[in-house]
Amino acid sequence: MSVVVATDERPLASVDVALTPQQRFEEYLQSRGLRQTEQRRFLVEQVFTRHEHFDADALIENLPRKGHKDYVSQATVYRTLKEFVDAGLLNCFQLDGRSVYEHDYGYPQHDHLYCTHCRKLIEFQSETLSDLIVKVGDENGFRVTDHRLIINGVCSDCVKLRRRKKRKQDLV
Amino acid sequence: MSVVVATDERPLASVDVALTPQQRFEEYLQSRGLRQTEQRRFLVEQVFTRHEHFDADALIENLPRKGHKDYVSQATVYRTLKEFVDAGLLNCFQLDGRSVYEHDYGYPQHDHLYCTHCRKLIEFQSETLSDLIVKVGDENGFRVTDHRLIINGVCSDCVKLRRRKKRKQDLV
DNA sequence: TTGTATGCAAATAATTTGCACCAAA
DNA sequence: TTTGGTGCAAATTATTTGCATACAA
Repeated sequence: MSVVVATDERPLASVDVALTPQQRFEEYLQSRGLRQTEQRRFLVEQVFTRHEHFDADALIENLPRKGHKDYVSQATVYRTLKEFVDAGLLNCFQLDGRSVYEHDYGYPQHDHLYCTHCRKLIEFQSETLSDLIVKVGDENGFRVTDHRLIINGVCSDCVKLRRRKKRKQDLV
Repeated sequence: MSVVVATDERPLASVDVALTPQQRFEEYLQSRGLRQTEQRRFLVEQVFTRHEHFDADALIENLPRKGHKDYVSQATVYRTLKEFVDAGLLNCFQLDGRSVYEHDYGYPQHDHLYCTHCRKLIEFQSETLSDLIVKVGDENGFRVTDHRLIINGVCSDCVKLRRRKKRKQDLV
């Protein structure tokens, strides 16, 4: 079994795609008779120049403020994020109650390990696992479209820190 | 590979436990120096006489209204649900943005299939899958505590309905 | 008696919506 | 010109919190 891991700083290898996210989104908009606007173009650009996991709030924080060039209202950000998900550009899942987004277009299928200690989110790929998940669905008459798996635990860094702390405690 | 399935109406076989949920909760409260109250006793009873998945809202709907016997305020319901989770009586996960609860104490580990069409939540057990999940965590230096897996798709009933609809469409 | 638990109402947080105005096509 | 898009502010939804009072131990 081969497992590939990645963090926000060191993402998985991307998947080859014919179109840029910008072009892909234009195509999506056209196919639905929606319009290309300054805001939409700008947001695609913003969202695809970084690679971190983010939520609406964090995105808004990093955008120009009211009164400045390229300002986009909060309402539009929320509306647009939904369209990115519809368009297959972004993936959305819930973590600690908030909606977290990540690149989907041009990015390989993967799942997450979540360190409940340092809140780090680590991506991994395991074909064995994805295959098994589809198989379980099949066996129950499900036409599986996708799945959401988060493995909770304590990452190796935090395990080490905890051990050190524990040792100190034991000495007292 | 063996997979056991269940719905809210037909739950998985329960696991043998020495104490009733009520007793188990009393033990938890004592161990933490917390108090046994009418409200807590009543809520344990309410939550463990039914077997469905539920959210805070649905629970409150089924509880006595203000002014009636055994009324419990919304705030107390929320506070108590958290304690049930802490005490290991209930499990909590996010579905469509809401917190969904299910029995944990006396109930076997399992995962969920979610029909995005009729919103039915189906439980299944697969040891192969759980083992693989822990293994993936291990291989990444994670001390796995638990995981959250929801397989999305369309259940067999809904697949049939869709086929029928599609056939009708095709005739037009 | 002492501090925890509860009810109430107000506060939050995240997200959504109504509406008047703006702008792609 | 027509219809979808945007900004603004108010509304919603789910949940949490402050505080005075009630009650378990």
